[in-house]
Amino acid sequence: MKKTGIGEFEELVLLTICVLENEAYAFSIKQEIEQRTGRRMNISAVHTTLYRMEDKGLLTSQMGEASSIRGGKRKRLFSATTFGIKSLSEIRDVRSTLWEDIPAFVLKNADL
Amino acid sequence: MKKTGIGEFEELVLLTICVLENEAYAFSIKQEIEQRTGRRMNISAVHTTLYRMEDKGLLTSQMGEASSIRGGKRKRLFSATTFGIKSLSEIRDVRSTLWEDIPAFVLKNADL
DNA sequence: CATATTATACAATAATGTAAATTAAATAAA
DNA sequence: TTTATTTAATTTACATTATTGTATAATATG
Repeated sequence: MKKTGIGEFEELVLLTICVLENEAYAFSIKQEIEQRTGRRMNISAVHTTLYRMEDKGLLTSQMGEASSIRGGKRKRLFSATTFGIKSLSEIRDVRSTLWEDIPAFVLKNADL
Repeated sequence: MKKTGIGEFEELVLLTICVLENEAYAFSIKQEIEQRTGRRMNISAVHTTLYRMEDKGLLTSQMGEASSIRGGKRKRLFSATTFGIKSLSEIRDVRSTLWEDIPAFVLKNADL
């Protein structure tokens, strides 16, 4: 397999980038995911993932304006490419069709 | 991260097992996924994945009845555990909330 | 000069793939 | 009715690749 080549974490990162619109940079992505999932992660893990996904063509980036309140390096802002969004969408469709096709009794006793 | 520890392929396998109910064994799982995704895969890749997921507690298995039309070894039938179903459900919830929170214009021009 | 952030390089672990051996059942043949 | 043959699958052991994690250095900005 490995056609899409998008891992669990990568998928969360990409979706989060979409949610954050013009404010998607490593730190804000990290925080958003931590808040939504309750899991902690290293900022560098986010960075490596972002760069890898850029190589794969799933997202692009550009440097943001220099306008921090305190000093600091400029933010690198990320956004999903069309290819990235399509990849997200495809895997979502496959999964949701599968969910629909699960007989109800299979999910009983799992108190979802 | 890695709390859930469920890969892209693993997730498809587990969902497919749920869909196939009492007829989920390596071969039928492989075929069902191939048919739904269009991607080909090695039967052994399915097997290793199944065993690994059993170790993780995401599914269980038992040998089926000997009732093939032609000869052959008995099928090992797989089913998702409660833990497996909960894991699927959790990650689905996180993703679908993210999807809901994506501003519409971000998805424009991607012709989904 | 303090600080917020990126960037880089490497390490660890996890996921996936492949090939070959093995097993059990059904059927055919002796 | 015993033995051999074919067949549908599993099982095992290992190899490869992909994903995720960590630590440290570098850089730009107020």
